Amino acid sequence: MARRTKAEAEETKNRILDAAEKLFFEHGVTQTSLERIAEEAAVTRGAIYWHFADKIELFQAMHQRIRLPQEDIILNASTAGHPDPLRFLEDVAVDCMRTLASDARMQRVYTILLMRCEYVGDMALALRRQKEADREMRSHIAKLFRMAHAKQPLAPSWTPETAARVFGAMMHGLWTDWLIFGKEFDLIDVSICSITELFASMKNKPATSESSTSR
Amino acid sequence: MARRTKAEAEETKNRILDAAEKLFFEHGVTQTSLERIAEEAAVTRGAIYWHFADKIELFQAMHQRIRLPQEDIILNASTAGHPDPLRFLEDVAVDCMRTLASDARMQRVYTILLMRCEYVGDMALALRRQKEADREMRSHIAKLFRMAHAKQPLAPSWTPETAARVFGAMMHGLWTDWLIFGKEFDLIDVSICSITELFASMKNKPATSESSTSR
DNA sequence: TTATATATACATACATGAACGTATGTAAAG
DNA sequence: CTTTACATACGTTCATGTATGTATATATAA
Repeated sequence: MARRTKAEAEETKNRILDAAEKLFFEHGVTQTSLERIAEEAAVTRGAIYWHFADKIELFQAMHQRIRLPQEDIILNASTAGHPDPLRFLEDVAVDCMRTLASDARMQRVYTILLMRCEYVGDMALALRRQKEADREMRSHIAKLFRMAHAKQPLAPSWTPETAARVFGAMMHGLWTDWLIFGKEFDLIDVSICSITELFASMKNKPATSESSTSR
Repeated sequence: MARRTKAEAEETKNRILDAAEKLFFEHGVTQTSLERIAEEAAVTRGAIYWHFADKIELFQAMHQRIRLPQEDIILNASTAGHPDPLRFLEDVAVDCMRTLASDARMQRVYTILLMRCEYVGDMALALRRQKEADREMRSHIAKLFRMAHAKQPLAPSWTPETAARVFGAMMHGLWTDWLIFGKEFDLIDVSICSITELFASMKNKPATSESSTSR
């Protein structure tokens, strides 16, 4: 066929990414041949090999198309500071869940990351990058918890680091359970409930004058 | 070679399962050929095809070798009843984490389930069975929360079903984060903290004014 | 502005090898 | 003597990577 203009080339690249996303989701990464992706995108393997070195680069590119806007918001707050960090984190967490629950592409890609690929060999690099990103996020969140702790100490059982860890685990658990179990519960409702309660338990209880602390 | 005695045959079967577990963990399920498993187990593919129909049956068998003793304990308590269901669940949850944190085989197999296989095609059946088991567990746990609720109402934001859902998500999140992030935090400590706080938030707060009977 | 050269954006063709399932062989256990 | 518990051998499929072909968009020079 004929050579395409730059804009057309970018379009076929996106078609390839769309096709990969669809087929990875349906049949898994290893079970999807580049031939089938090419077919779905109405091109040949030649086109794929032109735009991507191999299947792993294609996978990475597909992964990098998604990004939560809340990541930047958190990063910004952690560097610039925030008057009420706990309130802020609580709101952002719910925002996150709302975004995820309404973005079909994110749901597809995270389902692929969660249940449709093997993190091994070169694919392990994808996991590594994901872990690094998570780690950095958690460090920013921990910083926000430390800021909150400085203004008003957290409840005695919590340290800022543990709080960040548990917060992350809870978010991750809710999100992945929602995907794994086929969205059989209301992610927003359950998230709001658990996030609210988690943050409430982190805030120092206003001592009822002197009354005995149970236990 | 010569035919083996029944005991010897059972032993080679276990060697095959051990080899599969090791190689699935190291290289992923699809990236591990039956040839390599046979080599690792010091047999030929013939032996594998004798004991298992195909790779998926081998995978299933590997999966079924592990089982949390706490599952039976919960099932038993949900049918027989328990005087203090919340206390019971809290203790069992910590027990679960202790078991998982000390059992290398469980860690390996769950790592495979989490990061080394694609739940697609026939493999999707494995996920389906896993989901069913989880669902049943959650129904038993929800029953225990209902029992607790009947004795002493949960805090207003909680319903027994939501409690069971969040409890499961938190456990799942902690456990998988611990595996994904290479055991970089103390699973027991963090679990005890988060579980304790979660159950505390579920218990009805003693009203400050007319002080309800706190037990 | 037009003509030419070159790089681009693919399609096509080829070589390779690995993994699977099955069919068949076989020696000892039961 | 029959079945078990494997080993061996065979055929087939299919995905990958690379090499090569090609028409055109685009940059460049005149």
